[in-house]
Amino acid sequence: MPELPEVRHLSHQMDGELRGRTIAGVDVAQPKCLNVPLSEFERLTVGRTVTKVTSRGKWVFVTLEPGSMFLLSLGMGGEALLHAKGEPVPDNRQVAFRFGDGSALSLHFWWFGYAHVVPSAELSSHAMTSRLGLDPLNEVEFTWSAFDYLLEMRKRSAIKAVLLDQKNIAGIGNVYIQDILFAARLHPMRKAGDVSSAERQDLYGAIRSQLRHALELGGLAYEKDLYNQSGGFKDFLVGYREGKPCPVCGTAVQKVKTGSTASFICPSCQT
Amino acid sequence: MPELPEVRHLSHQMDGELRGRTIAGVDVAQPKCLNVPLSEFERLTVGRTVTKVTSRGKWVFVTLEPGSMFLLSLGMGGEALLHAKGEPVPDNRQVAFRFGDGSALSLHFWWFGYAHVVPSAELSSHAMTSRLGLDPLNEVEFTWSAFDYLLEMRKRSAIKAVLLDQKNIAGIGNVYIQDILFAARLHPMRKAGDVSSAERQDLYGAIRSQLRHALELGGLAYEKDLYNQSGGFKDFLVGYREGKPCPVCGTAVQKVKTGSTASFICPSCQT
DNA sequence: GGCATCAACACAGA
DNA sequence: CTCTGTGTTGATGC
Repeated sequence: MPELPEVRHLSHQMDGELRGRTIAGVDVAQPKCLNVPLSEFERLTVGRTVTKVTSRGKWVFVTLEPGSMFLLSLGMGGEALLHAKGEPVPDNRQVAFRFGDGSALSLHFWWFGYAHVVPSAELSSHAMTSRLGLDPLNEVEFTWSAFDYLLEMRKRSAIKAVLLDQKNIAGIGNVYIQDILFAARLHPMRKAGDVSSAERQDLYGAIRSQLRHALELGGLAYEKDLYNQSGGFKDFLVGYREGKPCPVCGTAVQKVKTGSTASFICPSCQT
Repeated sequence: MPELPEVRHLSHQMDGELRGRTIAGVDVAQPKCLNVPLSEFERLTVGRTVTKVTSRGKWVFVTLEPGSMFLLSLGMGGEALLHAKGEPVPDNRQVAFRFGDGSALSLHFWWFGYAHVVPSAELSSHAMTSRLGLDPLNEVEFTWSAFDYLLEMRKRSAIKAVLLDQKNIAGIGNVYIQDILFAARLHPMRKAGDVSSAERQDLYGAIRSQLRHALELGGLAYEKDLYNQSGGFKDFLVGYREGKPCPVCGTAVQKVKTGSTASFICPSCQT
């Protein structure tokens, strides 16, 4: 459930379901996921009521009144599931919230995730969320000129590294970036400063349309939402299609190491 | 006058000449060389007497009693000249000290140098000298085991980078390192961790013998000492001998870019 | 040929 | 498919 479309889809569902529910108790099987000792975590959550759920980048922000904010990152894969009253909470959930009405929200991290809580007044000093960059689906902040400026600021970096850095744009991960770069015909290692203005505009459009499209489909087909339903996005153009033909020119898609991440590219279209 | 042999030769001469001389005034043509405002520089130097001159790495340490330390780095080339009473101080000297007996010490920096002064009590907080590494000609601190440990600590770095880092060993620059690496038959880019124990021992011996030999000759032939005399070291094996035959095998010496510095190597001997 | 500072990158750990 | 330190390297300016 990692990138912006899945996270935002989840936060929308959580906002619709959880508003008004009060946390009656928490169960924590993996305290390493927390940012504070368990006793402090309980003190800041139990007895408080969800009033709003939003998201930025790969983080879910759950407002708990009075005075707390619960911050959730599902890391490289993981789920947040809603359980109706009477339904059992599955085993091996790192964290679970029990609500006063008998329902529950359980969290499962495949490899690593974060379940943090901070007093509302200290939200701005939560390092992992306070420096998140632009929201690519917010047209007011993610403007063309802001994007163009960003690429100038980081002109010596590989374009892929710029787009994946959450301090620049929040929410793009190593999945959606594959087709975004393909759509803009850009090799992941191109220096940001070498990307022409026309290419930047293609890239700007590709980021927005790719993420918006995936969000409309409810995210990736291999991720589950709040109701354990799969998303509808599965038709990658080059992402994770090693050896398959490029949809534009037919050349076999290559999987290449680019810095510390893997990239799937059409070697003839992306330069 | 950059590396350990020249700097130590100079500091020995300064120690012999300047002990007992009192600073009557300073002339500063280039305040950027100073670490403090000129008025503060004068306050900490004028009226004080030289009691000792030593060196570590590429820095000269002049003890000024009472209570100050003058720190001199000649950077990428530069001179410190002693002028007897009545002799004129040359033009374009960035800094000059006038002594009470009429003599003077003038400093010239070819590109950049530092003329710093600190109260003795604050010497340990002078960043540029406080973290200098081992003195390669001091047998008590630059032991074989200390050297071997150093290479293990930085095993992922290129051997040249390790030796040039003044925090590890203080005093080797891009001139003397050329023949040191040649003598140990090491390519500059070899990872420190890949250097065998036998090679490390060769390298350890090469560092000490190269620097000691150059010191005995009074430093490089193209540098000048306190009396404007040239040093006697000029017979490089491979350093700055691009295209000339390797003294061991006859292969033409190559000049290659190694990271951000230039290296002169025998491509057949150094691997 | 020096040194400090900053940005980018690689790697390990959680 | 995550993110954060740490350490290393490279570019820049004085």
